[in-house]
Amino acid sequence: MAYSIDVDKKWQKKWADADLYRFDEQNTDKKLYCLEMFSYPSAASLHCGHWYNYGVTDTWARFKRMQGYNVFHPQGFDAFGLPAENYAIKTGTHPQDSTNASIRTMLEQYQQLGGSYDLNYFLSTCDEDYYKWTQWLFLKLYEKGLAYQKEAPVNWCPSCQTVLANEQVIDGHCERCKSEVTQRKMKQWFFKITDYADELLKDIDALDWPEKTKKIQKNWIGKSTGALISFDIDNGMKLQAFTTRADTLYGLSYVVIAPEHEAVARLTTPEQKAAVDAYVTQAAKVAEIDRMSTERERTGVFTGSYAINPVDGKKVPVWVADYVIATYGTGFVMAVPAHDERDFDFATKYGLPITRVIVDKNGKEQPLPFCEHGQLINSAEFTGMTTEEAIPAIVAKLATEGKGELTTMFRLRDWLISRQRYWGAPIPVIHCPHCGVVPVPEEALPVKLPYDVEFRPDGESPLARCAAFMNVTCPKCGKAARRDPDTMDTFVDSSWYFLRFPDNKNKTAAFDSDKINKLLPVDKYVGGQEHATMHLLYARFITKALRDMGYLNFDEPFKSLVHQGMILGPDGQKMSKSKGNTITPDPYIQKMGSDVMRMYLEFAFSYTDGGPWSDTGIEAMARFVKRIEGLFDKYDTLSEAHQDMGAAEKELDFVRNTSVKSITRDVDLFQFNTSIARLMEYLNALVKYMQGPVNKSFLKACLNTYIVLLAPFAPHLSEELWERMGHTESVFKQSWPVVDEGALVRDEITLVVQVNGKVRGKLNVAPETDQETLKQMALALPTVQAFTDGKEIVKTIVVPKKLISLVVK
RNA sequence: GCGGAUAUGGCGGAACUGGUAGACGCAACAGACUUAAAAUCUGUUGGGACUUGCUCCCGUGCCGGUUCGAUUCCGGCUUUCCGCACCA
Repeated sequence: MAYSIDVDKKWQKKWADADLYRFDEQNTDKKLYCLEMFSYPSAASLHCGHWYNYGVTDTWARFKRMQGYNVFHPQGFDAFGLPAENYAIKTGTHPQDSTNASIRTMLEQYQQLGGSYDLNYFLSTCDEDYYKWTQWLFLKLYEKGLAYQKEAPVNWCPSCQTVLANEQVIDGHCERCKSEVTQRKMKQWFFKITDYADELLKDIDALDWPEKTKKIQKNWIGKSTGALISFDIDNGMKLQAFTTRADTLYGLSYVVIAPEHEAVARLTTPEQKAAVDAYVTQAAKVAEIDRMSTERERTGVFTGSYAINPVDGKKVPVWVADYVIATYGTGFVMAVPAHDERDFDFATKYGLPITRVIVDKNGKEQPLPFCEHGQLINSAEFTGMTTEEAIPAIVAKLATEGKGELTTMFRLRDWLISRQRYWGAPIPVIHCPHCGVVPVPEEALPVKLPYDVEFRPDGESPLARCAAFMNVTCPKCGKAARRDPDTMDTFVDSSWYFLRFPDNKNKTAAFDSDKINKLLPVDKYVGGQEHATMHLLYARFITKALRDMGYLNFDEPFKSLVHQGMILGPDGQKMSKSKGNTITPDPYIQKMGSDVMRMYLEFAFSYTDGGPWSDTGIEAMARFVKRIEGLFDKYDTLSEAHQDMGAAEKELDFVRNTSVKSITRDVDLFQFNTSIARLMEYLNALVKYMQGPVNKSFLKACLNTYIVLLAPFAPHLSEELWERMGHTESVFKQSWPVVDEGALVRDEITLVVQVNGKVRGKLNVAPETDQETLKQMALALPTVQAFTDGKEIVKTIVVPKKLISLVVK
């Protein structure tokens, strides 16, 4: 029957009945773990982004399967999270009910997409079977000292009524709802991702990931090398400062401490107390409004104390200023106005001394502030050294007195995982008034999320108001205690799901190590770039932590990563309901079938770029499908004219084999647009051939190749055509065609003739023609002669099978 | 401000290691079929010039360089997008 959604349905049923995509667990020699970032359950129908991610990646998976790989291609849902909870608050539908309903409809829709998934490996992070093991993961991290609680200033989203991890704050705004994030001091759970900062950074280079993503992650980790320098304070205190420019220490003019720093009060002299207190209070307010702007004027207050410069014993004032970040380095910095822009501004404003200690590489004094590297002046025995020499030298001198050491600092902060929300995995910890923090024993997992809860958020976790959940007996002392009312960040759920997929039914462990070590790492991971510093970083951390606990034998979860681009609205803008430029795939599927949708998305864009939706584009794809079917209609009407392999047959065979060759290469590289272009060319060649007298058995073989090549791109249509050609087994049981190199050798090739690098003519010659003959033939061309006449040929360059280039003078 | 990416016809996009720029498709135009239209099929289609020729000149953001030859390599700018943003 002619291709339509009915053909889709017919084959989807046959595939399901035959269990065609069943993964063979036994055979892991040629395994290939192909994974799309799992999706969030939503009541709305699949959008273009889903199709672009899941449909297109499925083509790659099918291609690999036909190449003989045992492809593991599971599917699941990242089912905990705020949207379901917000929906519940709005409508009164319980998150669990709405989530389960959404999962059911989405699974049906994924069916429409015709994906080659093995649903025996399905998982959903909100199932007890799953979050039991998320809690187990927490306990393991806790045991290892990688989960800890601390009271710290944290990012608070007033609209979501919960804290956020650093990674979830974009330009001072909530990553999800865009509300402005404020600071609060709260006691929260953190995962110690910073313990892995060095390894997370070091291992990036070896990954087959987009360079840009690697760069983003490197910057996020933000390693900088420098020194810790100890300062004695005139009141007997000691404070350490981190600096990357120890070479400028002789230019020290003051030191600065962040207003939030716990040492501020002790540094403040009685005379300065009023001013400092006022400033600290003021700074706390500013921090809540906007401390992000680099344009803000710098402010600060003198504490009354003095610090001793450890290299020369000079006394410098200690200031408190909010341009120092409390959470980076030590929250205490040395200020060298001559060689740092910020310090320069500050010193200028408050009349602090500015002493030049660095000149440029040629010994010239550059205008201040001069922040580049150069050589030292006015620096005692270090004068004359270059910056690079002076840093270790000065630190070494300080080290003899125990006042300096080389060190590295990271921008990366620990991962804050507590959330004051309902719809997530409860943190498996009990707070006992006698024993303190007591982890829930492993055998008592899961800590079930209670169903009947008033989940309207008010700054405290909804679970805190659920007495049945909160009140427990301490596992240690047996006395009354309370559970932790918070749930875990949903990124914890997604930081290990790829480990659960292959062993999703395991009742006794999160996963079986042997099994996982065989199937992982994920060979191809496909998803959006927006996760560069969140999910992708967290998953790498958890993998490394589990490895160190002996559960895994590999270092990285995702060997190769691809980001799909974004499909924009027809106006070239990001699709959004408010702009009214949203395209819903569903009507197109109903009208044209899923293969048309899939191929349109594959053909119209370069996969990693994406681009604007075009109705005429998808219609063109529907036309292409009709042309394919027309070809087979015509084939049925043709009769055998001859059985020779003449010029026409050779030409068609050439196109057939170049198609095989380039499609094989391009699909592997996720270049679906050029792959489909080759399919179109091959179709054009077939149409042309069928206009003449045909060798029908040869033609039949060519058509069979065509269907096999088409199969990953248009799975339903191909099955239909394959059946039509008289085959009884699925086309996906066919192996991917191999290039017949012999068919690529042509009797005659076209060579380009250039004179001084410009094309002046062409030659049709036998491939083995020798260079001297080529040169003579080239010189004989009238168009070439016009440029060579009366000139001397100084050089002849021959690129085999491509061109001959004559250089004349 | 720092870092990264990007720039090719009217449009989406091709071009393997430096070797015929514009594959493939869309749109447009012309023709065939039709009473007509739609659909379909065939052809043309980067710009310019004239002597209309398998002709010449120009052309891959801009300026310069290396090379017989540059979309591709190098130096300097510009554009747009992205990441970071007082990280000492």
